[in-house]
Amino acid sequence: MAKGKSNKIKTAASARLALDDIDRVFHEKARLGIMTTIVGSQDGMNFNELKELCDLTDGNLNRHLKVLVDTSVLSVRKTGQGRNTNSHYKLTAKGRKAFEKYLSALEAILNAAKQSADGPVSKMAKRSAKRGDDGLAPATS
Amino acid sequence: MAKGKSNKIKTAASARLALDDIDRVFHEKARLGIMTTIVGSQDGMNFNELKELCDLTDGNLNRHLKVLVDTSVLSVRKTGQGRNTNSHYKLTAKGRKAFEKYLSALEAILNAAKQSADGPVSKMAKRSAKRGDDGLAPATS
DNA sequence: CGTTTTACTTTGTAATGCAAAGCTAATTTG
DNA sequence: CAAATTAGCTTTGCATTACAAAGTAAAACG
Repeated sequence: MAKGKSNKIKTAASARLALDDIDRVFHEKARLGIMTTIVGSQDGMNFNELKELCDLTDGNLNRHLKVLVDTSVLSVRKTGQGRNTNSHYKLTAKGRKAFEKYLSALEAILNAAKQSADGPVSKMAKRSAKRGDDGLAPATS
Repeated sequence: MAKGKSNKIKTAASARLALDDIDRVFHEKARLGIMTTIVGSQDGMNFNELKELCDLTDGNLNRHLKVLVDTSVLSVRKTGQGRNTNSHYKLTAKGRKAFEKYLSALEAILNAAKQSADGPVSKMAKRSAKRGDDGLAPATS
């Protein structure tokens, strides 16, 4: 009891859904946009690229990037000074891993929700045979 | 031009991602859990069922349900008094529709993120020809 | 030399999440 | 039958967060 990082007690909710793995660091509109943008560039991106691609104001982007850097999801390298400052952000290995875990959790919830949403009795003609995509199948159309 | 509900200006972010359709009402851990739970029951659920299934405290659940009721996502019918109070929550048609839209947006983002996450060069086999983005390269030490 | 531009940072405010404490009325207990 | 307890929510207060307006710094321009 002295060193575990968190006692994973299975609750009703976490048993049914993957909510425990929904990391708040990622589960925020702006940061989800930042992550989805930056996850595809292995060389990272600088402040202005992100600002335009994510359509965020300077202050807002700065704050979200700070959260991501403070949680070691992104690393930053600043060069130049004043007007020539260039802040270059890059996904860390840890960050990539954590984000992938988040995406998996999201996918699991999405599948659960979609299945419930049109699965039960909502229309008629219940699908007689369900596909075996209950837990972690990659959906993808 | 005088009555549109919102001028949908396509931004860089909304063009690439479906972030505009990520409704904050749903994009919250607890409420996502509530919605995923209740969307499958066409007869609705009462306070205590939700409380147990979603593993939320009374106050917390109450607040989130209020948000969902105030935005007409859920309807509520209260019966009994005092200790016999029973609050029964049910998804509205509007709520179901909105939630499905949210799920679609989520799915789109998820697919975009997954594709970027393991699509590019994540492991090895770097693409030998870099794109011409040098003009902004991070100066390298 | 001073105004503008670029590239961020800091600050102030409003919104949100959370759980502890509170409220109300039906039961149970002495 | 009065007091204590229980059940089912609501309200309150605090801490965190999101957001954008304003601020800072240095280079470029006129």
